[in-house]
Formats: sequence, C-alpha cells, structure tokens
Amino acid sequence: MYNSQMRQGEVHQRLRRALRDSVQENYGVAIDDIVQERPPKSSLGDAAFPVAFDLARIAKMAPRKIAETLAPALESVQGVARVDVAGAGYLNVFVDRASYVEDFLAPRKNDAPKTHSKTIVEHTNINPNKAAHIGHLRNAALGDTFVRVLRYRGHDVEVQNYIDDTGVQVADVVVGFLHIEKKTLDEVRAIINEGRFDYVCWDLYARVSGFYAEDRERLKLRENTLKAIEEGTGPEGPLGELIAETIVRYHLTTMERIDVRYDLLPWESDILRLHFWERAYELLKEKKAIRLATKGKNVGCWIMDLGTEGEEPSEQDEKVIVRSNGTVTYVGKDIAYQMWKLGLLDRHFQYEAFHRYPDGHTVWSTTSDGTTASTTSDGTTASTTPSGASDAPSFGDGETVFNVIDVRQAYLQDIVQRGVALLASESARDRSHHFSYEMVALTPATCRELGFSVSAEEAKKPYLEVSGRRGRGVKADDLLGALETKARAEVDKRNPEMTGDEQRDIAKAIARGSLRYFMVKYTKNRVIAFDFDEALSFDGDSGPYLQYAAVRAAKILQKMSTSSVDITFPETLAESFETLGDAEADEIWSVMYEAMELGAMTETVLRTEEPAHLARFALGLAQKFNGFYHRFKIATEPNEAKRALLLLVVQLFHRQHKTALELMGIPVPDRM
RNA sequence: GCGCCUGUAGCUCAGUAGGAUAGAGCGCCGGAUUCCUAAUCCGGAGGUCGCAGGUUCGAAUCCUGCCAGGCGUACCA
Repeated sequence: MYNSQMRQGEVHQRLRRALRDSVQENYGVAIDDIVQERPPKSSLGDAAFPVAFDLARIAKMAPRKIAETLAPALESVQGVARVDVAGAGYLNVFVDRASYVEDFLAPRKNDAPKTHSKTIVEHTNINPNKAAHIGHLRNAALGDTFVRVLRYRGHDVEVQNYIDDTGVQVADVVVGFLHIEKKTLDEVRAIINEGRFDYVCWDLYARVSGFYAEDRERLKLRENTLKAIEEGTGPEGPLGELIAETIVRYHLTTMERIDVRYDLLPWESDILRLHFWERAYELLKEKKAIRLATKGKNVGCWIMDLGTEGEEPSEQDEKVIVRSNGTVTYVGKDIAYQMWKLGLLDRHFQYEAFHRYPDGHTVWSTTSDGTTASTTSDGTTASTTPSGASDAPSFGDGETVFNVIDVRQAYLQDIVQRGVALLASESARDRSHHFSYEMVALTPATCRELGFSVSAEEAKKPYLEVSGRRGRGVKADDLLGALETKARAEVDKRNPEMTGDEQRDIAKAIARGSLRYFMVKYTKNRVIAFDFDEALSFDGDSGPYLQYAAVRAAKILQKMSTSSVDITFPETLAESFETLGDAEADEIWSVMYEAMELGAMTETVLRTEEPAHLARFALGLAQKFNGFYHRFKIATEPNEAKRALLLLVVQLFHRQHKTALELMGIPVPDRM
C-alpha cells in the first residue's frame, strides 16, 4: 500500500554507532541509547547529540572539551559533511545533502522485516442503540490512524469493532419501543424501512430516561428486558437483535464516510452463546479470582476483590462481575473477550460475512446461529452465508492488543487487565494496552446554539458532557453534513465552472479531511470542548490547509509532466546546491529534510501511542512547503540545475506529505 | 476521602527521551497577487509556562507540597 521509504536514513544509525564506540573508547563508558535530537533551527545542523553533557558529570570535564574530543569520530562517518561543536557542548552534524537524498531514494530490499505476530486494534465500539455522535468519531479517527501507522510500519493488523448488543443501552431502546411506543416487532420493521432508524432511536432513547424517572418501578422493565436479550427470548430478544443489527449497519455507513473500516465485528451475544463467558467464569472461579459474596451490599453476587494484598478486604473494593440475578457485567464479558483476543481462551467463534465494501473488502461478523443477510455498500442484499463460513480469515490470537476506549473507562479496563493477569500471567496483561483518550464535550454556548437546555449550574462549567441518554450531542452525520455544505460553498466560490458532481466529490473530500484532522490534532488526553466554528474552520491549522498544500504540489508536478511516484535522483544535485546562496540552500534543504523525517515520526507515534504527533508533523511540513512555494517559482525557473532541484523538493514533499495524510485518512482531491 | 487527567500568548492548543533564544493556529495591526490556485505567504504586537520549594551543568518537562478545574470511584458502559 505504501511504498515510500519508511526508514530514517541509515546515516543516523551510523552516527549513533560511531558516537557510542567513541564514548566507550575515550571515556570507558557504555551508553546504549545515544540521545539524538533536532537542533532548534535547521541552520544549526541536521542532527544534534547532547551526549557530552552526560559525560561531563562522569568524566568531570567541561562538556565542550568532551564534544571536541568526540567530534572527529562523527566527522569520519560516511555521509557526513561537517560537525560543529556548538553552544555549551552540543555536537551538531550536517549531513551531505546530495548523498542523503540519494540514499533516501535508493530502492531498498526487504525493508522493515515483516513480523509474523499479529496486532489487534479494537476501536469504535458504539452501543448499537442510536446514531453515532462526535465522541465516536474521535474514537474511530484515533483508532484508524493508529491502525494505518501500524500497517505502514509493517505490522499485521486486525481491526475489531466490538458490538455490545446485550447491554443496558440496547435494552433501553427495546423498552422504548415496547412500552412507550407500544410497537410490535413488525411495526418496528416498518419504521426501519422508512429510513434513518439511527436518528429515530436517538430520539427515543432520550425519552426512555424520562419514562423511568416518572415511575421508578419501570426500571424492572429494563432488568427483565436485559435478561430476555441475553437469553434471546420473548419479544425483547428478537427486537433487540433487529435494532442492534440495523444500527450497526448505519454505523458502518457513517464510518465509511470518513474512510474507517473494520475486519471483524465481535458480538457480545456470541460471547455469551458460544460460552466464552462460561469458560472464563470457570477459570475465574478455579483461580479464585472471584468469590461469591455472602454478606454486605453485594450479597449473592460474584465479586472480584480489588484491595491491595495483605490488607483487610473492604466492601468498597468489591467489584461485581456476576449480578445477583445471574447476568454478567461488562467487565466479566470483556475479560472473556480480552482472553480470546490474546489467544488465551480455548473457545472459538463462528464467522459470517456481514458487509462488503465497494473495493471488495469484507467485514466479518461473529455468529452463533442461523444466517444473516450480507449487504454490499449500495444496500442490496448480496448473499446469505451459512453459519461458520469456511472461507473466513483466522481471527483473534493477537500478540499485541490495543483497546481504543475512552479514559472514563480506565478503572474498568484496569479490572479487566487484573482479570487477565490472574487467569493467565503478568506478561499476558502487558500485551494488552488501553489506548485511552478523552471525551468530546460541548461548550455551554454551543449547547444553547444547538437548542439544548442548559441549567444555571451547567452554564458555569467549561464544557458539558455529551449525553446520549439526554439526547444532548452532535450526531456524526449532521456534523459531516454541515462540513460538506460549507466545503461545497467554498469550492463553488473558487471553481464556479465545475459540474455539480465534481463540486460534490471535492466537498466530500474536504469535509472528510477536515473532520479527520480535527479529531487527531488534539493530544489524546485532552478534552475537546467542541465548538462549531472551530470545527468548521478551513484555514490555518486545519485539514483543508494540509490538503491545499498537497494540491498545489500536485499541480506543479502536473504542469511539469511528472509525478512523485517515481522520483529519479538527479545526478547534478550536488552542483545544484552549489549554485545557491547559503540562505536559499538552507531553506530548500529544510523542506526536503523535514519531508524525509516522516518515517521517524511514525515510529514516534507508535512509541508514544499518540497520533497527534503525525498531525503536527504534517502541519509543519505543509507550512514549510507553502513558504517554499511562495519564495520560488518552480515551473518557470530558467536555470536548469536549479529547476531540477526545486522539482525534486516538490516531488519529495508531495510523496511524503500525501503519505502522511493517507495515514490520517485525509484524502487529497485533484483540485479544490 | 482516594485514584487519574488538565493548568503554557486575549482565545484554542503543540512542546511525549531533561537540552540551545518556549512555538503554531485563530483574533488584532501592517504588508504581498501581470508569473505553478490568496483555503496562501511575509512582518509586528502579545508569555511570572497555576503557585512555592527541591533535584540537575541545565526544568514547561522529573520529585514534594499547595491552589484551581475536569473525570472516575454502580448489581450502566
């Protein structure tokens, strides 16, 4: 999929090795991880090593003097042009520009050795009882970006979207249809046929809490419905199934709008029906990880003790795993699911095709019974697949697992991890990562704009939580619609001669880019206080800004009848640099060098589990290119050697920037 | 109460391996378009990095305490 160079120049590796050896030789100190950084200004060099400061302490010598001793070792490294000792003792390295680029463009064999271990990323996980909202978009955008970066770095990734079809949220909508709306299963089918069932459920779900509030006795309805759904009985079971499946298909369609896709949908009901839970339950009891509470507030429940070891167990540290009526909490079911994902549960799902994307990729679904119709993207029914299709890929058994789940569930995730550690091992626990992120909230002002009531107390808060239960939120499709409308107007302003179809397609690309960038540009652990004007901005730090830079570069390449796909290394590159003044050469080089840093940046994203780094990188790169674009006229440059160099900059930028955008799911339109 | 997160320019945020003069976008002021798209670029103003100690050659970054805000601490997820 991605064929551009993934690895940072080998020069960097040689530099670190040479430095490590020289430190060992001169000071007898073994430093395995040589710290490498970027100087604050590109004119100071391409790579900086502050190692002399560490040595100063050990060797009791001035850092500058140490740096001077170490400099020759770096100077003799192949591909290095110059080494400066700067500041109080930095070793600043200038690479040989022409050979660095040549090295970067050289075809590589067997780059990034493929590992056979699989990484499973679980994301989206929307309760299948109402339309997706902006918080779900953040989850999906973060998860999908991480998936793309993992794949770019050569990892084998499986994407799972867990469907909690036996939870309280689905039960509430079932209660809504049966007891508020008084609808039969067939009547609900008729409503589904009218369309936008996810929106219908959004509104209905918001009414259910009021229904319970009027008469607390009605909460019994929820309890009984939950049990019926788990057992698949009564009118509740089939109705819950119908609602969940219909809503899941809406969610897939919504996510496809932002180019987010899945490999497998594991259904919670299958965890129960295929006895995954039963098996985990046995194991938990065997290992004495849970016990039956015989007194206190949790009497009759199977609970896990969370208190620190050695201390007197207290009731506060009891976590209910199995409720007194025998139903299982989310934590219990998730322990079973986690164990399966890690390849540690001796139980297997059956699979069937659930949905096929236009390019043929299939989303599979777990199943425990019967058949389910599979639909293609245009909504037609393609086939019915028998239970346990034999051509299903092999799912599960991940070496590493990432669970993209919001930070409010950190406590629950921790309990799940404890369960895994107790059932398997500490090392099994460490293979599972809670990829946590903060919520998307609404500012009180935005709430009022959207027509939601805001109490006096709420008005004082910096932001208000989105609440599906109260119907307070921005639906994903509404936001995408608003973005498309605005993008369409902007496109029309600039390209009035275009056909409506062309304008629409470009507007969609801009809307998607804008949304996806907005969702990853903030670091994960920051609450996004959603503001419409901010989200709809197409200037500056925004998706369209990044897209615009790519479009500009593409336009130049088009005009010069070339592309960034096959870049040939211009033999005259070294001379081209010499025809320039230092300032010009530095400016041009800094765009090239930055572009070539993409590979290193993706490694940072994986190491830190923070996609925002990629967003920031792409913004900085686009800014550099836009500056370059204004300063140099590329296509009309009369000096041939210089023109070749400028063209190379555009090619390098275009290839790398486009890849960075692809990694975030941001498309690049032909024009905009 | 306890746990986790946050506090950086008027606003929204980067600064995730302890490094050099703390950056970006928006907003504000002033400029740039006979030439590859002005969704752009250039310049300017704007900072007690919440407060106080500590560690270090060096702290927005690490440690301690405090202040402010958010989230969690359910037989919801």
